[in-house]
Amino acid sequence: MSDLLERLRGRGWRMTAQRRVVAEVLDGDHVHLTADEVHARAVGKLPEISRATVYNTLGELVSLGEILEVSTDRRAKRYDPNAHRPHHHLVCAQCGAIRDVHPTGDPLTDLPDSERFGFTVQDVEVTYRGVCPNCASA
Amino acid sequence: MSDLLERLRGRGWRMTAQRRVVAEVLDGDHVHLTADEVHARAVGKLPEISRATVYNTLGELVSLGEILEVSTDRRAKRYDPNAHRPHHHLVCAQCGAIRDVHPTGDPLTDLPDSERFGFTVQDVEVTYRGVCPNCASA
DNA sequence: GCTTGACTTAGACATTGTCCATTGTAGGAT
DNA sequence: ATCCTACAATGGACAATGTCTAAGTCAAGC
Ligand SMILES: [Mn+2]
Ligand SMILES: [Mn+2]
Ligand SMILES: [Zn+2]
Ligand SMILES: [Zn+2]
Repeated sequence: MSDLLERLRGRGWRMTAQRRVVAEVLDGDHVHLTADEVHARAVGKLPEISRATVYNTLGELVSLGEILEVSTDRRAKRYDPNAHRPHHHLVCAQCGAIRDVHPTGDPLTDLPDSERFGFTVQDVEVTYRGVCPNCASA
Repeated sequence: MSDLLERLRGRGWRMTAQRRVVAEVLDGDHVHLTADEVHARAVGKLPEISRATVYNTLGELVSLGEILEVSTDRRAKRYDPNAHRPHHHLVCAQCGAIRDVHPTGDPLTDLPDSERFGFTVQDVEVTYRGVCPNCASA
């Protein structure tokens, strides 16, 4: 994803080997890795990269809007490179598998004014839970 | 909520002073307390109650379906005594205030078969985020 | 090639939650 | 009323995830 690296450089990011490998790990659209999973894969390419740097870099990418944080379970946050197209998530309650889903309709329009209590509603996050075909057949 | 205590006793719950105070703390419908907040309030009524017991009791109440776990932020789980009426949550991004909301429509029907990937979808959790009137006026 | 401020690092620390061995007790049996 | 015992409570160790800091390193502009 030289696209991403170019955009980041354009924003004044100092390009280091560490940031490059983190961006490489997140390349591809259908992953939802935890910080430690990102770290493990980054170590494969750059053995001396530290946990703190991975956390820092992920946080920066989130601030820049290049990746999203998703919290589908109560364990670790997951980092989602699919920040371009709005979507929600379908999670297997047994194995934790995550799929991107695109429900029809807008949940925001389903929240009437009388149910907004004066809040300025900005965003909505929908998480579907169920059992994936793999777990169902086991 | 002697209702709750009666129901629990009926299910063979051994009634201890600790369980009673935890149930008392959760009495009332519009609270979403963390385990440590429940513990702090329980200590006010029964100073020697331990953290482990509060965690155990909350876990049991969740298993029994008497309260719900909600994860509106990535910090601590919150415990919701409003397990009777299905609802979702509206959270202030600034102060963390939480309101129960009842959107119209069913998000489950908004997820077409083609977006289910063979999953058996069981449940959906919707979290609205925004700014509460209090924070907006500050 | 220097210089310098931004970046990286290791590890201490914080928060939230779980686990376990020990001690205590609710509630039934006598 | 007392005893028994299975179930519950306790404190503290441990685990998982994440944050912070002080010291060292280096990318990039001059
Ligand atoms: Mn996604
Ligand atoms: Mn609620
Ligand atoms: Zn599964
Ligand atoms: Zn607020």
